[in-house]
Amino acid sequence: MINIIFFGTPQIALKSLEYLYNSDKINVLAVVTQPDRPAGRGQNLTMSPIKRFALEKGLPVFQPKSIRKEPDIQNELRKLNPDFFVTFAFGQILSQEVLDIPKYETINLHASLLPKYRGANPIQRAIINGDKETGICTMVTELGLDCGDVCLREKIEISEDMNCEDLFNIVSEKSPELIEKTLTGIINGIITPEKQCEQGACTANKLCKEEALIDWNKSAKEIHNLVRGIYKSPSAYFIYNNKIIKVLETKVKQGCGKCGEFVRYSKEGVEVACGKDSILLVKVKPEGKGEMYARDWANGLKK
RNA sequence: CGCGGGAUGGAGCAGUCCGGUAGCUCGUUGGGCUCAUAACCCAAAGGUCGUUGGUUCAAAUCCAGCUCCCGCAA
Repeated sequence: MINIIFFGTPQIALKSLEYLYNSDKINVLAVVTQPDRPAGRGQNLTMSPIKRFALEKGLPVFQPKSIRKEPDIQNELRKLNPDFFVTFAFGQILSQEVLDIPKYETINLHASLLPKYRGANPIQRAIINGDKETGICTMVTELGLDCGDVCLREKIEISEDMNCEDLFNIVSEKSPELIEKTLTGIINGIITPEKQCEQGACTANKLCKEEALIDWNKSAKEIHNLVRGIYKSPSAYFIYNNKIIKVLETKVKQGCGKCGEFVRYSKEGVEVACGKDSILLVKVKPEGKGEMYARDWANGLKK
């Protein structure tokens, strides 16, 4: 039995915790997650999906504001005598004292083919950049940003029309086994972590709002990649009649015209001219409204 | 009590300020026209205007309560 403590916060990590919890090779001693935060409309204090699961199963839960600065919690974790820490989208930076707690290592799962896309938004960045493939890696956590030695990696193909939600789901599905294999592999001495080659390293920066605003001067392809890369979080958008119109689904078309101009309206949707080619808006979400077909949205605009 | 938008035939909207015949763009069904279309022409079906109560001769519209949906912010 391998004893671990699981560090994670959002939905994407939930399947992994669940899998490890149910595994007969792994024993989850406790869970560490971000503090409850006001979230959503009404600003109600909301617990992370990871905490919800842990409470359901009666696992001990720790919620440090910053694990580095809370020796009390560090001590509590030390007392549990873990073999490994497993981190997956935890959202806090660890310190050497924390990394020294587990008997073996701290293993982190990162959703990219390292050294590419170290940092905050590897999934979205891969799509926004139009990559054909990405992946997941387990690595031995070191102090630097996602620069530890890589244990195992698995490639994931990105198809033309896949959006970040699809990719999130794939990552979420594939991660649990990779983590388990990594832990057992290290224990059995099968895995020798490999240094990351610094060549080709790049970071996946956090998304800022300006990036989500569609620039019609860009090529249709680039816009299409942006739309699917940040689908629903926060969604690419443009402004029409002073309203934010989020764009949820698009297709690249061949039409032409003045950038940003609506060139065609059909059953399929609304076609807008771009810097190169044109883009067909298929599904949109106007401010204050629900998701709808672009065609329906355009219908309501007619007078 | 964080700020704000919304609920009207199957879809998207207008109408609400200033109470008095249910409107627009589509879709659906039937018919016509074209080599053809994001077409065009004719006709039809389809709505207790979110819900409850109040004001009124009369409420989608004014007043009060409730439910549900959504955006921002975090």
